[in-house]
Amino acid sequence: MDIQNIEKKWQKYWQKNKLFEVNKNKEKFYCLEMFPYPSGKIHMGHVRNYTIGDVIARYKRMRGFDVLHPIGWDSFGLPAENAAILNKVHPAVWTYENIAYMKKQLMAMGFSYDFTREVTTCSPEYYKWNQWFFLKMYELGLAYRKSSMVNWCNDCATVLANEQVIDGQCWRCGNVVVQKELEQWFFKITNYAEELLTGCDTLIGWPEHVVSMQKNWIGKSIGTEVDFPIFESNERLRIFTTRPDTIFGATFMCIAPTHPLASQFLGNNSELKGLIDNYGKIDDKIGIFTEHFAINPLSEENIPIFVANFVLMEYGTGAIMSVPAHDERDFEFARKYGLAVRQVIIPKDVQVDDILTNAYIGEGVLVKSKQFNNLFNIEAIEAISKYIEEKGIGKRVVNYKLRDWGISRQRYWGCPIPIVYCKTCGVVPVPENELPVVLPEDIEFSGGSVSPLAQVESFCRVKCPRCGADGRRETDTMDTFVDSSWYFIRYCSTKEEDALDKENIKRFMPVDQYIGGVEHAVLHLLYSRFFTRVLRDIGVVDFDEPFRRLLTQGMVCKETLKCPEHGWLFTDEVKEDKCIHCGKEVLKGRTEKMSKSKKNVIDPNVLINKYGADTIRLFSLFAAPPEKDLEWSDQGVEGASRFLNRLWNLVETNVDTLKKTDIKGFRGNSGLFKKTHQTIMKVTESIERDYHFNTAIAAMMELLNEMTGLQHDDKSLKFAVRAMILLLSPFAPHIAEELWEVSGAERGISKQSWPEYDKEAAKEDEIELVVQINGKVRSKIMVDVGLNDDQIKGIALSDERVISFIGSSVVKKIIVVKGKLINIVVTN
RNA sequence: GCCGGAGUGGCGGAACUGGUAGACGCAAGGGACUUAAAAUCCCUCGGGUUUAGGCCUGUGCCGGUUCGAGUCCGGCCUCCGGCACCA
Repeated sequence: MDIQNIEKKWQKYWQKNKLFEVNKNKEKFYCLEMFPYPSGKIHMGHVRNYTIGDVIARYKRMRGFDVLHPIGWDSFGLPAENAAILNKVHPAVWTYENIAYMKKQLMAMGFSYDFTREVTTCSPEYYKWNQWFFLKMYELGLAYRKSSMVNWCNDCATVLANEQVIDGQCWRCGNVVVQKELEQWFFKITNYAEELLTGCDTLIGWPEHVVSMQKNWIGKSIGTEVDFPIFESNERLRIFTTRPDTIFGATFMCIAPTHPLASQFLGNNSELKGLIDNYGKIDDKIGIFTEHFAINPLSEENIPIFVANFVLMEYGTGAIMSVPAHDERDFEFARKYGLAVRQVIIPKDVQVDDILTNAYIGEGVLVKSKQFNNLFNIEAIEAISKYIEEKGIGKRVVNYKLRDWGISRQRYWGCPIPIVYCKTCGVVPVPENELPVVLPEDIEFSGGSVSPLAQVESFCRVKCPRCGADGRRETDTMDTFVDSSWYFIRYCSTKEEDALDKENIKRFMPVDQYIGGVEHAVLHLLYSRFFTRVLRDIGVVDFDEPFRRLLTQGMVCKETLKCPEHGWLFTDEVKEDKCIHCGKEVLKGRTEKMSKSKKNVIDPNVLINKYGADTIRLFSLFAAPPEKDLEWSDQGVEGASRFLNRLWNLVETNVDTLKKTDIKGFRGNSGLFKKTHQTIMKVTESIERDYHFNTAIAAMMELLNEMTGLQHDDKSLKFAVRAMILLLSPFAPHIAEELWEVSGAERGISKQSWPEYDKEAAKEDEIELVVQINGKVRSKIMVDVGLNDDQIKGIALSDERVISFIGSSVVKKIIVVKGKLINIVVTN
C-alpha cells in the first residue's frame, strides 16, 4: 500500500468537499485544542494534543453533532523578535512563513480542522479587538496604570506577570528575574478574585488538580486587620492576621523592608538598604530592630518593632504581629534574635509549657488572654475579631494572593496599547473608530534594551484625540496572554462575520471540550476565565465559564542518551550502544520530556514520511491514556504500523467477498458477530467514559485478532470489517477512508454514522463460571447464562473438582455473583 | 513544609460501582515459510514448585474491614507535579 499517496488523496478529498465546516442544523459540539505558537515546525507535543482533539472531533461528528473544530496561531511574542535580531528577518515575515509551514504539517497529519476560521493573533483584524476590550476595560476602571515594582527579565528585556515567574526565573528563557520600578498597565483581575474562586466549584469537567491549582493561586484567606498604636507617637501600625486568637501571644512586630515606617524609623540606614536590595533573594530570616515599640491594643504591652525580610509588602498590610509560640516563621525569628515566646493556646488536657521546641499551630484553649481565657481558639477568632471591631481598632477582611495582571511589555511584536499621552489632557484613550492602532512595519532591531517601538517617531508622534495638541503614543505592547484570552470566541464567527457576533457566540460557546497542556493550569486558563467574565459584564457574552470540560494531556517523553565525550546524542548518533563519533559506550539516561537541548526529540516529519500520519496518530493514542505522560518507543510505533497493515491485508485478501456480500438487515449469531458488537460497545464506552483511547484501540486489536484467527462466514466477516473500519476512522482516518472505498462502500467515511451496538447481540450464550472455595479459584465451568442462583449452586456443587476440594468440610455459606462467579465458604 | 497525583510482569499499560490480576501492545525465547535475510504466520512468556492434573505465592510496605481487596479504611515508604516565607 502506498501510504503517502493514500493520505494525500483523502486530505484533498476532505478539503474539496468542505467536510469539516459547521453546518448549523444539528446540535453543536465545540472541540478546541490550545492553539500553537508558530515557532517553526510542529513537535510531538502538538501531534499528541491535536490527535486527541481530532479523534474527539471526528467521533462527535459521527455521533451527529455539528462540530466546531478550529485552529489558529498564537502569533505574537518574543521568539519572532529574537529571530529578527539574529537573522535580520522581519518578525512578520518570520511568523507568516512559520505559519505556512506548520499549517502544511497539520494538514499532513489529517486533522479535521475548519481552516476557514483560522485565527492569527498578530493580524490587525484580530488584535483590533484586544484594543477594543482594553478601551472597554479602561472605561470600567478595569484597566489602570500604576508605578510599581515589577518582575523584569534582562534577557527578554521585558516585564513578566507574577504567573510568568517560575522559581524566580523567567518562564520562557529561565533567566533570573529582577525587581524594577516601572509605570505599567494593569488589568484588575482582583475585582473578580472571589468570583473566580467560587466559579472553581462549577468546573466539574476539569481535572481536580487544575482546579486546586487555580484555587491555590487565587489564595483566599480570611483574617483581621488590627491597629497597633506606636509608643510615644500618634501613628498606628496596621497589621493583618488570620490568627487574632493568638494576639495575646504577640511579643514583637515585623514590617516589610519597603514599608513606609521602615525608612521613617531607620532613614538611610545601610543595613536597611541591604535588606531592600536582597529582598526576596535570601531564605534566611534577617531583622533590624527599629528602636521603636508598638502597644498591643489588647494586652496593652509594649512590644518591639522589627524590619524583617520575610514580610511581604504586597500582601495584607505589609506588617504583621509576631506570635512566635504559634507561628513557625515567627518562632524561628524569635529564636534567632532572642525574643520572648509566650504560649497562649494549649491543646486540651495539657499543662502550660512556655519552653516550646516548636511553634504550636494546632487547636486548643486560650490562656493568658484576659477575658478570653478558656475559650476554644476557633471561637476566640470570632470573639476577638468582634471585640476589635467594636473597639474600632480594626476589622475583619479577606485577602487574596492573586495580584492584578500587569500587561505592559516593552517589546515590539505585540498588540499596541491604544493610549495617547498628552501634556494637557494626560492619559487619553484612542477613540474606538480609530482602531486598530497598527504596528508600524518599518523598524530597526538593535537588540538593545530600549523598546523598539519607542524609536519609531512616525508611530509615537500623534495628535491628542481630545485637544489636538502634540501627544505621544504608548509604546508598550500587551502581554500575549491577552491574545489567547478570547481567541476561542473569535472562532465562533467566520472571518467575514463580526468578530463578536452574539448569535454565533451563543450558538457555539462555551467550549465543550478543551484540550491542552497542564503548563497553562494557572496562566492562560485563569486569564481566559477572567476575560470571559469581563466580556459578560460588557454584554458580549452571557455565560461565566468558557470551558466546560478540560483535558490536560501528559507530556511526550523519551529516553535520553549521553556520550561521555560528546554529551547528549540523538538516537541516530548511536549504533549498538556506542557513540558514532568516538565509539565510546553511550549512557542511557532517564526518560524525560522531549526537548531539543537533551536531543531526545523525534521529528514528526520523519515519522510521517516513514510510516504515514495514521500510524503516528494511532501510536500516540495507544501508548498511554491521554492525561498521562507518554513514553515514546520506536518499536511501539512499529507495532501500531503492523496493526494497520494486518487490517489492510485482511481487506485486500477478502476484497471480492466483501464486495459481493450483501449484509442488508443481517443479524448473525456467529462468534464473530457477537465479538463485533462487543467491540463496538467497548470502543464506544472507552471513548465516552474518559477518552481512554488506548483501551478503545486494544479492543479493535482484539477484534482483528479474532477476524484473522479463524474462518468466518462471509456475512459475519463483512459485518465485522465494516464496523472495524468505522470504529477506526476517527483514529486512523486516511486508511479508514481508503479501506471503506476499497471494500465496496460509497466514498466518504467521514460522513458515516458511528456504528450502533446491540446489547442483546453482544451477550454471550455461555459464561465461564468461576468457582471459588473460601475465596480461591478452584474450578471454572462453562454454563448457560440466565441460570438462577440455585441452578448455579447445583452445578457448582456437583462439579468433581469442587467436590474433592470440599471433602469432608462443612459448607457454611454460598455467595453467587450473577454471570460471574460463585464462592463457597466452608469450614472443617 | 503545604496541596494534588501515582506506585501492578523485562517494558508501555488493562482490570467499570470490591468478584478469575496481568486485556492489548512491545521486548524476549522457540517454531514454520525461505538458499538466506527481511516481512509474515504459529506457540511460550509474573515468580516458585511438581512427573503431570495441580499447588503455593504475587498489584510499594505494615495492619484492618469483608465470603472475597489492585480496588475500601488506618498507619508508613518512595516517586512525580504544583505552591512555597501569603502571616
